[in-house]
Amino acid sequence: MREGGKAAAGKHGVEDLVAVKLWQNPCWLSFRFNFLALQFNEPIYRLIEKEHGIPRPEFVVLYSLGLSDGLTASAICSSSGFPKNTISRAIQKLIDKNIIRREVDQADLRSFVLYITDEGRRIVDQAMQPMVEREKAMVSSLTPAEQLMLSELLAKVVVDSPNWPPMTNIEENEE
Amino acid sequence: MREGGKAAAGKHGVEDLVAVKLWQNPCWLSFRFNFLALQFNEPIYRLIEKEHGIPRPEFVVLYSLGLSDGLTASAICSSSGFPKNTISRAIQKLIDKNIIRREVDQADLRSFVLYITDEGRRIVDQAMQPMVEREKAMVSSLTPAEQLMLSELLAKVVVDSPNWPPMTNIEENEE
DNA sequence: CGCGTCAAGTTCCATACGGGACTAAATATC
DNA sequence: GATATTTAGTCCCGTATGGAACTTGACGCG
Repeated sequence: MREGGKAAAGKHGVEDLVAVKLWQNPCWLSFRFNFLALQFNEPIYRLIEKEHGIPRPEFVVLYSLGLSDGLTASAICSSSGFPKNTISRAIQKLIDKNIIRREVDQADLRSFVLYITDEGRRIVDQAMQPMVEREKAMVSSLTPAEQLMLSELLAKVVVDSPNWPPMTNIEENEE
Repeated sequence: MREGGKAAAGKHGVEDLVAVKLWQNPCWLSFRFNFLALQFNEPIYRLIEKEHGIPRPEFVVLYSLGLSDGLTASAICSSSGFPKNTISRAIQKLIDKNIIRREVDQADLRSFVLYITDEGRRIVDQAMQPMVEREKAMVSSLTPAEQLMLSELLAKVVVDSPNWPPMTNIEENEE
């Protein structure tokens, strides 16, 4: 299992330790996607910050609204994994910059519904391009069929995520 | 492509916004593994910190040495993506705690070679168990064949990583 | 062999981050 | 319908983090 894909190695310049972490690692899976997530995120968020002055947490909010306008802060939290105070701050900043807009939810007076502004829309659309390009580059070594396969397998895993055991308190039965 | 795996949805409790990010997202790939990396890391590192008092950067060092003893700090940096000052600090702490040991590299007096101590070995071995378990749980919705497939596809992508375009300075041609 | 450039690690410092306490509204309980 | 519990979001504050400058040793070059 953890040997998967070793045949594909060969001449490539992948670092020694990376090779070890790929093929002599009990946690074959987590290394793989941690590594890939990093390779994607680091340059992309650096670029977005530089081009648009929007740091990562803010962009996460903006991106989420770009995909689905009219969200609430907590929805963004749970889909992104950022803690709620970080998201809250990000929202404030984005409002100040006129990139998003906020209305109280009449159905639930505690919460706010967030909307992207025209300016915000312009920014996401523009920032999206390098992201898409980088994704394409990252999977360019796979055939279209393989890309589809990968997409499906990962989606299947994500969809199953509500069923993982919680793994809080493995040792917690001390009253 | 980004529709990949949609058929597998169905009843499951995956959140609305997660579903959107899976299937109506130009960046299908990066969301998938960012999400999965998060689902793995967050609880695992929380647990390790709690059980062994070792925060994430320190554990990254320890884990790396567990896989391949006698590494240098910079090797750990580039395979893990953490900046060198963070790794440096982590190394210091681990030395203080007698979890790793350090010797000057006689071939290059600037650098140090790091070794895991018996205590350190004990800790990684123990901390590894929940990690492996969680990985197993995460892919339990896939058949063994699918797991292997996933492993291979991801490895293929990682191996190709030295060939991604650098994507520094897309806009940088201003002298 | 003396000089400039580069690489390995460390130190300094400003700040972004996230845990935890808090407010207010919704919802459940009896 | 009063009280308790949960949920949305904000605030406070200590600390881990990572950029940048720095130190020391390697290395290329005339």
